[in-house]
Amino acid sequence: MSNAAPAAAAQPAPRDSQRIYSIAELAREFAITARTIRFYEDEGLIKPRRQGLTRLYSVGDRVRLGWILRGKRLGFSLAEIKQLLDLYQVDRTGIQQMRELLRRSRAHVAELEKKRRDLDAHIDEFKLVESTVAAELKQRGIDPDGED
Amino acid sequence: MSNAAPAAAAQPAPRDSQRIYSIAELAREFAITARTIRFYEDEGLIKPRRQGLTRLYSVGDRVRLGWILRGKRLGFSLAEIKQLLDLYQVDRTGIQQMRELLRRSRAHVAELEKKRRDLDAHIDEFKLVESTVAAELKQRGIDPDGED
DNA sequence: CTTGACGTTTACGTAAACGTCAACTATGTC
DNA sequence: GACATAGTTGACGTTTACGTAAACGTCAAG
Repeated sequence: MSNAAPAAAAQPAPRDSQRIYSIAELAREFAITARTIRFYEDEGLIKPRRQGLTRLYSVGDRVRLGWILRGKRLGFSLAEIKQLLDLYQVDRTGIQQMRELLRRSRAHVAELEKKRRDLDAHIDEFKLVESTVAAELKQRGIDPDGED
Repeated sequence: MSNAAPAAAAQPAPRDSQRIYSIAELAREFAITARTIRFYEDEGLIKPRRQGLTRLYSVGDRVRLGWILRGKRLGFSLAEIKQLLDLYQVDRTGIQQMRELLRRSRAHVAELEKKRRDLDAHIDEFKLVESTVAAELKQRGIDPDGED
Protein backbone atom coordinates (compact mmCIF):
# COMPACT_ATOMS: atom_id res chain seq x y z
CA MET A 1 0.00 0.00 0.00
CA SER A 2 2.90 2.36 -0.58
CA ASN A 3 0.80 4.18 -3.13
CA ALA A 4 1.47 7.83 -3.83
CA ALA A 5 -2.10 8.88 -3.16
CA PRO A 6 -4.15 8.63 -6.38
CA ALA A 7 -6.67 11.17 -7.62
CA ALA A 8 -9.43 10.07 -5.29
CA ALA A 9 -7.39 10.23 -2.13
CA ALA A 10 -5.62 13.39 -3.27
CA GLN A 11 -8.86 15.29 -3.04
CA PRO A 12 -8.61 17.46 0.09
CA ALA A 13 -12.23 18.48 -0.41
CA PRO A 14 -12.08 21.91 -2.11
CA ARG A 15 -15.78 22.68 -2.41
CA ASP A 16 -17.43 19.45 -1.46
CA SER A 17 -20.91 20.25 -2.61
CA GLN A 18 -19.66 20.88 -6.13
CA ARG A 19 -17.94 17.55 -6.47
CA ILE A 20 -18.53 15.38 -9.45
CA TYR A 21 -18.20 11.63 -9.46
CA SER A 22 -17.54 9.24 -12.29
CA ILE A 23 -19.54 6.07 -12.52
CA ALA A 24 -16.50 3.99 -11.60
CA GLU A 25 -15.87 6.13 -8.53
CA LEU A 26 -19.37 5.60 -7.21
CA ALA A 27 -19.21 1.93 -8.08
CA ARG A 28 -16.05 1.53 -6.01
CA GLU A 29 -17.35 3.58 -3.14
CA PHE A 30 -20.58 1.64 -2.83
CA ALA A 31 -19.07 -1.70 -3.78
CA ILE A 32 -21.39 -2.26 -6.72
CA THR A 33 -20.71 -2.44 -10.45
CA ALA A 34 -21.13 0.31 -13.00
CA ARG A 35 -23.65 -1.95 -14.68
CA THR A 36 -25.81 -1.77 -11.59
CA ILE A 37 -25.73 2.02 -11.58
CA ARG A 38 -26.66 2.17 -15.24
CA PHE A 39 -29.41 -0.30 -14.58
CA TYR A 40 -30.82 1.93 -11.87
CA GLU A 41 -30.81 4.74 -14.38
CA ASP A 42 -32.69 2.61 -16.89
CA GLU A 43 -35.25 1.98 -14.19
CA GLY A 44 -35.58 5.70 -13.58
CA LEU A 45 -34.02 5.77 -10.12
CA ILE A 46 -31.24 8.24 -10.93
CA LYS A 47 -30.69 10.76 -13.68
CA PRO A 48 -27.09 11.95 -13.76
CA ARG A 49 -26.00 14.86 -15.90
CA ARG A 50 -24.33 14.01 -19.16
CA GLN A 51 -21.31 15.42 -20.87
CA GLY A 52 -21.79 13.94 -24.27
CA LEU A 53 -22.49 10.36 -23.44
CA THR A 54 -20.49 10.20 -20.25
CA ARG A 55 -22.43 10.30 -17.03
CA LEU A 56 -21.52 12.84 -14.40
CA TYR A 57 -22.80 12.28 -10.89
CA SER A 58 -23.40 15.12 -8.46
CA VAL A 59 -23.27 14.97 -4.69
CA GLY A 60 -27.04 14.73 -4.76
CA ASP A 61 -26.87 11.76 -7.11
CA ARG A 62 -24.44 10.11 -4.75
CA VAL A 63 -26.74 10.60 -1.77
CA ARG A 64 -29.61 9.29 -3.83
CA LEU A 65 -27.65 6.21 -4.74
CA GLY A 66 -26.80 5.60 -1.11
CA TRP A 67 -30.46 5.91 -0.29
CA ILE A 68 -31.39 3.39 -2.94
CA LEU A 69 -28.89 0.87 -1.64
CA ARG A 70 -30.06 1.29 1.90
CA GLY A 71 -33.58 0.63 0.71
CA LYS A 72 -32.34 -2.52 -0.94
CA ARG A 73 -30.64 -3.68 2.22
CA LEU A 74 -33.96 -3.26 3.99
CA GLY A 75 -35.55 -5.60 1.50
CA PHE A 76 -37.44 -3.21 -0.74
CA SER A 77 -37.69 -3.83 -4.46
CA LEU A 78 -36.42 -1.27 -6.91
CA ALA A 79 -40.00 -0.48 -7.85
CA GLU A 80 -40.85 0.29 -4.24
CA ILE A 81 -37.73 2.36 -3.82
CA LYS A 82 -38.64 4.35 -6.88
CA GLN A 83 -42.03 5.12 -5.41
CA LEU A 84 -40.47 6.21 -2.16
CA LEU A 85 -37.99 8.44 -3.91
CA ASP A 86 -40.81 9.94 -5.91
CA LEU A 87 -42.55 10.73 -2.65
CA TYR A 88 -39.82 13.22 -1.89
CA GLN A 89 -40.10 14.97 -5.19
CA VAL A 90 -43.82 15.21 -5.33
CA ASP A 91 -45.32 18.62 -5.77
CA ARG A 92 -45.71 20.03 -2.27
CA THR A 93 -47.73 23.08 -3.13
CA GLY A 94 -51.21 21.68 -3.55
CA ILE A 95 -53.22 20.77 -0.48
CA GLN A 96 -54.42 17.49 -1.86
CA GLN A 97 -50.86 16.60 -2.81
CA MET A 98 -49.64 17.34 0.68
CA ARG A 99 -52.38 15.33 2.27
CA GLU A 100 -51.59 12.46 -0.03
CA LEU A 101 -47.91 12.74 0.81
CA LEU A 102 -48.77 12.69 4.48
CA ARG A 103 -50.96 9.65 4.07
CA ARG A 104 -48.36 7.71 2.16
CA SER A 105 -45.60 8.71 4.48
CA ARG A 106 -47.59 7.54 7.47
CA ALA A 107 -48.42 4.28 5.77
CA HIS A 108 -44.80 3.73 4.98
CA VAL A 109 -43.71 4.48 8.51
CA ALA A 110 -46.25 2.00 9.78
CA GLU A 111 -44.85 -0.60 7.45
CA LEU A 112 -41.32 0.17 8.55
CA GLU A 113 -42.25 -0.09 12.18
CA LYS A 114 -43.77 -3.49 11.59
CA LYS A 115 -40.54 -4.46 9.95
CA ARG A 116 -38.68 -3.23 12.98
CA ARG A 117 -40.76 -5.42 15.27
CA ASP A 118 -39.89 -8.38 13.06
CA LEU A 119 -36.28 -7.41 13.21
CA ASP A 120 -36.25 -6.99 16.98
CA ALA A 121 -37.86 -10.37 17.43
CA HIS A 122 -35.23 -11.85 15.17
CA ILE A 123 -32.42 -10.19 17.08
CA ASP A 124 -33.79 -11.30 20.42
CA GLU A 125 -33.92 -14.87 19.28
CA PHE A 126 -30.34 -14.94 18.18
CA LYS A 127 -29.17 -13.15 21.26
CA LEU A 128 -30.87 -15.83 23.25
CA VAL A 129 -29.00 -18.48 21.32
CA GLU A 130 -25.84 -16.54 21.93
CA SER A 131 -26.22 -16.27 25.66
CA THR A 132 -27.43 -19.82 26.02
CA VAL A 133 -24.45 -21.23 24.20
CA ALA A 134 -22.01 -18.92 25.94
CA ALA A 135 -23.41 -19.93 29.33
CA GLU A 136 -23.20 -23.60 28.47
CA LEU A 137 -19.58 -23.27 27.45
CA LYS A 138 -18.69 -21.33 30.57
CA GLN A 139 -20.36 -23.90 32.74
CA ARG A 140 -18.08 -26.45 31.22
CA GLY A 141 -15.21 -24.21 32.10
CA ILE A 142 -14.43 -23.43 28.48
CA ASP A 143 -13.49 -20.05 27.16
CA PRO A 144 -16.21 -19.27 24.58
CA ASP A 145 -13.77 -17.28 22.51
CA GLY A 146 -10.92 -19.75 22.63
CA GLU A 147 -8.95 -19.93 19.40
CA ASP A 148 -8.26 -23.63 19.52
CA MET B 1 -69.76 -24.74 4.59
CA SER B 2 -72.45 -27.07 5.91
CA ASN B 3 -69.79 -29.71 6.13
CA ALA B 4 -69.99 -32.35 8.77
CA ALA B 5 -66.63 -31.46 10.22
CA PRO B 6 -63.89 -33.40 8.41
CA ALA B 7 -60.99 -35.02 10.17
CA ALA B 8 -58.96 -31.83 10.57
CA ALA B 9 -61.69 -29.62 11.97
CA ALA B 10 -63.05 -32.46 14.03
CA GLN B 11 -60.31 -31.76 16.55
CA PRO B 12 -61.63 -28.93 18.73
CA ALA B 13 -58.07 -28.41 19.85
CA PRO B 14 -57.68 -31.20 22.37
CA ARG B 15 -53.92 -31.00 22.66
CA ASP B 16 -52.86 -28.06 20.58
CA SER B 17 -49.30 -29.20 20.24
CA GLN B 18 -50.57 -32.26 18.43
CA ARG B 19 -52.40 -30.32 15.75
CA ILE B 20 -51.88 -31.16 12.14
CA TYR B 21 -52.25 -28.72 9.28
CA SER B 22 -52.96 -29.31 5.64
CA ILE B 23 -51.00 -27.43 3.05
CA ALA B 24 -54.05 -25.38 2.10
CA GLU B 25 -54.62 -24.43 5.73
CA LEU B 26 -51.13 -23.10 6.15
CA ALA B 27 -51.33 -21.36 2.80
CA ARG B 28 -54.46 -19.51 3.86
CA GLU B 29 -53.12 -18.68 7.26
CA PHE B 30 -49.90 -17.19 5.95
CA ALA B 31 -51.44 -15.76 2.80
CA ILE B 32 -49.16 -17.61 0.45
CA THR B 33 -49.86 -20.35 -2.09
CA ALA B 34 -49.41 -24.06 -1.66
CA ARG B 35 -46.93 -23.87 -4.49
CA THR B 36 -44.76 -21.62 -2.36
CA ILE B 37 -44.82 -24.06 0.53
CA ARG B 38 -43.89 -26.95 -1.73
CA PHE B 39 -41.15 -24.84 -3.21
CA TYR B 40 -39.71 -24.24 0.24
CA GLU B 41 -39.73 -27.98 0.74
CA ASP B 42 -37.87 -28.50 -2.54
CA GLU B 43 -35.31 -26.03 -1.27
CA GLY B 44 -34.94 -28.00 1.94
CA LEU B 45 -36.49 -25.43 4.26
CA ILE B 46 -39.25 -27.64 5.64
CA LYS B 47 -39.82 -31.36 5.76
CA PRO B 48 -43.42 -32.21 6.66
CA ARG B 49 -44.49 -35.73 7.45
CA ARG B 50 -46.22 -37.63 4.71
CA GLN B 51 -49.25 -39.83 4.72
CA GLY B 52 -48.83 -41.50 1.39
CA LEU B 53 -48.17 -38.52 -0.81
CA THR B 54 -50.13 -35.96 1.16
CA ARG B 55 -48.12 -33.61 3.31
CA LEU B 56 -48.99 -33.26 6.98
CA TYR B 57 -47.66 -30.23 8.82
CA SER B 58 -47.03 -30.24 12.53
CA VAL B 59 -47.10 -27.26 14.87
CA GLY B 60 -43.34 -27.17 14.60
CA ASP B 61 -43.55 -27.02 10.83
CA ARG B 62 -45.99 -24.15 11.14
CA VAL B 63 -43.67 -22.21 13.43
CA ARG B 64 -40.82 -22.90 11.06
CA LEU B 65 -42.81 -21.60 8.14
CA GLY B 66 -43.63 -18.43 10.02
CA TRP B 67 -39.98 -18.01 10.78
CA ILE B 68 -39.09 -18.38 7.12
CA LEU B 69 -41.60 -15.76 6.08
CA ARG B 70 -40.37 -13.32 8.68
CA GLY B 71 -36.88 -13.81 7.37
CA LYS B 72 -38.15 -13.02 3.92
CA ARG B 73 -39.84 -9.85 5.10
CA LEU B 74 -36.53 -8.80 6.55
CA GLY B 75 -34.95 -9.17 3.14
CA PHE B 76 -33.06 -12.41 3.51
CA SER B 77 -32.83 -14.85 0.63
CA LEU B 78 -34.09 -18.38 1.01
CA ALA B 79 -30.50 -19.61 0.96
CA GLU B 80 -29.63 -17.36 3.89
CA ILE B 81 -32.75 -18.38 5.75
CA LYS B 82 -31.84 -22.01 5.28
CA GLN B 83 -28.44 -21.40 6.78
CA LEU B 84 -29.97 -19.63 9.75
CA LEU B 85 -32.46 -22.41 10.31
CA ASP B 86 -29.64 -24.91 10.14
CA LEU B 87 -27.89 -22.94 12.86
CA TYR B 88 -30.60 -23.98 15.26
CA GLN B 89 -30.32 -27.64 14.46
CA VAL B 90 -26.62 -27.90 14.51
CA ASP B 91 -25.08 -30.44 16.82
CA ARG B 92 -24.65 -28.67 20.13
CA THR B 93 -22.64 -31.29 21.89
CA GLY B 94 -19.16 -30.72 20.53
CA ILE B 95 -17.14 -27.81 21.82
CA GLN B 96 -15.97 -26.73 18.41
CA GLN B 97 -19.54 -26.87 17.15
CA MET B 98 -20.72 -24.69 20.00
CA ARG B 99 -17.98 -22.19 19.44
CA GLU B 100 -18.82 -22.09 15.77
CA LEU B 101 -22.48 -21.62 16.57
CA LEU B 102 -21.60 -18.80 18.89
CA ARG B 103 -19.44 -17.13 16.28
CA ARG B 104 -22.07 -17.33 13.58
CA SER B 105 -24.79 -16.22 15.88
CA ARG B 106 -22.80 -13.18 16.93
CA ALA B 107 -22.00 -12.35 13.33
CA HIS B 108 -25.64 -12.58 12.41
CA VAL B 109 -26.71 -10.41 15.30
CA ALA B 110 -24.17 -7.82 14.22
CA GLU B 111 -25.61 -7.90 10.73
CA LEU B 112 -29.11 -7.58 12.07
CA GLU B 113 -28.15 -4.65 14.21
CA LYS B 114 -26.67 -2.89 11.24
CA LYS B 115 -29.90 -3.49 9.45
CA ARG B 116 -31.67 -2.02 12.41
CA ARG B 117 -29.65 1.15 12.19
CA ASP B 118 -30.53 1.39 8.51
CA LEU B 119 -34.13 0.91 9.38
CA ASP B 120 -34.12 3.50 12.14
CA ALA B 121 -32.53 6.03 9.84
CA HIS B 122 -35.17 5.29 7.25
CA ILE B 123 -37.96 5.68 9.75
CA ASP B 124 -36.58 8.93 11.08
CA GLU B 125 -36.45 10.38 7.61
CA PHE B 126 -40.03 9.60 6.88
CA LYS B 127 -41.17 10.79 10.26
CA LEU B 128 -39.45 14.05 9.49
CA VAL B 129 -41.34 14.31 6.23
CA GLU B 130 -44.49 13.53 8.13
CA SER B 131 -44.08 16.19 10.75
CA THR B 132 -42.86 18.77 8.26
CA VAL B 133 -45.85 18.30 6.02
CA ALA B 134 -48.26 18.15 8.93
CA ALA B 135 -46.84 21.38 10.34
CA GLU B 136 -47.06 23.09 7.00
CA LEU B 137 -50.68 22.13 6.62
CA LYS B 138 -51.53 23.27 10.11
CA GLN B 139 -49.85 26.58 9.55
CA ARG B 140 -52.15 27.10 6.62
CA GLY B 141 -55.02 26.32 8.92
CA ILE B 142 -55.82 23.07 7.18
CA ASP B 143 -56.76 19.87 8.90
CA PRO B 144 -54.06 17.39 7.83
CA ASP B 145 -56.51 14.53 8.01
CA GLY B 146 -59.36 16.23 6.23
CA GLU B 147 -61.40 13.92 4.07
CA ASP B 148 -62.07 16.38 1.29
C1' DC C 1 0.57 5.94 -32.82
C1' DT C 2 -0.39 2.15 -30.15
C1' DT C 3 -1.70 0.87 -25.60
C1' DG C 4 -4.59 1.04 -21.64
C1' DA C 5 -8.02 2.78 -18.77
C1' DC C 6 -12.36 4.33 -18.76
C1' DG C 7 -16.56 5.33 -20.90
C1' DT C 8 -20.70 4.06 -23.99
C1' DT C 9 -24.86 1.12 -26.17
C1' DT C 10 -27.12 -3.17 -27.47
C1' DA C 11 -28.38 -7.52 -26.46
C1' DC C 12 -28.55 -11.93 -24.74
C1' DG C 13 -27.87 -14.82 -20.32
C1' DT C 14 -28.95 -16.10 -15.57
C1' DA C 15 -30.28 -17.01 -10.66
C1' DA C 16 -33.98 -16.56 -7.41
C1' DA C 17 -38.63 -17.14 -6.26
C1' DC C 18 -42.24 -18.30 -7.33
C1' DG C 19 -46.92 -18.63 -10.95
C1' DT C 20 -49.43 -21.41 -13.97
C1' DC C 21 -50.91 -25.07 -16.33
C1' DA C 22 -51.52 -30.20 -17.27
C1' DA C 23 -52.33 -34.66 -15.93
C1' DC C 24 -52.96 -37.72 -12.31
C1' DT C 25 -54.55 -39.69 -7.55
C1' DA C 26 -57.30 -40.27 -3.42
C1' DT C 27 -61.45 -39.59 -0.91
C1' DG C 28 -65.81 -38.62 0.20
C1' DT C 29 -70.73 -37.28 -1.70
C1' DC C 30 -74.88 -37.44 -4.44
C1' DG D 1 -70.74 -44.66 -11.07
C1' DA D 2 -70.27 -39.74 -11.71
C1' DC D 3 -68.55 -35.75 -9.65
C1' DA D 4 -66.54 -32.44 -6.65
C1' DT D 5 -62.71 -31.43 -3.64
C1' DA D 6 -58.09 -31.49 -2.20
C1' DG D 7 -53.87 -33.31 -2.84
C1' DT D 8 -49.74 -34.69 -5.90
C1' DT D 9 -45.73 -34.29 -9.48
C1' DG D 10 -43.58 -32.42 -13.48
C1' DA D 11 -42.59 -28.83 -16.58
C1' DC D 12 -42.56 -24.59 -18.63
C1' DG D 13 -43.37 -19.37 -17.97
C1' DT D 14 -42.43 -14.89 -15.60
C1' DT D 15 -40.46 -11.11 -13.02
C1' DT D 16 -36.59 -8.91 -10.79
C1' DA D 17 -32.01 -7.52 -10.71
C1' DC D 18 -28.50 -7.59 -12.46
C1' DG D 19 -23.97 -10.32 -15.23
C1' DT D 20 -21.48 -10.76 -19.33
C1' DA D 21 -19.84 -10.15 -23.79
C1' DA D 22 -19.45 -7.62 -28.17
C1' DA D 23 -18.25 -3.63 -30.46
C1' DC D 24 -17.15 0.84 -30.32
C1' DG D 25 -15.60 6.10 -28.81
C1' DT D 26 -12.14 9.16 -26.05
C1' DC D 27 -8.26 10.68 -24.06
C1' DA D 28 -3.60 10.75 -21.66
C1' DA D 29 0.86 8.43 -21.41
C1' DG D 30 4.72 6.24 -23.36
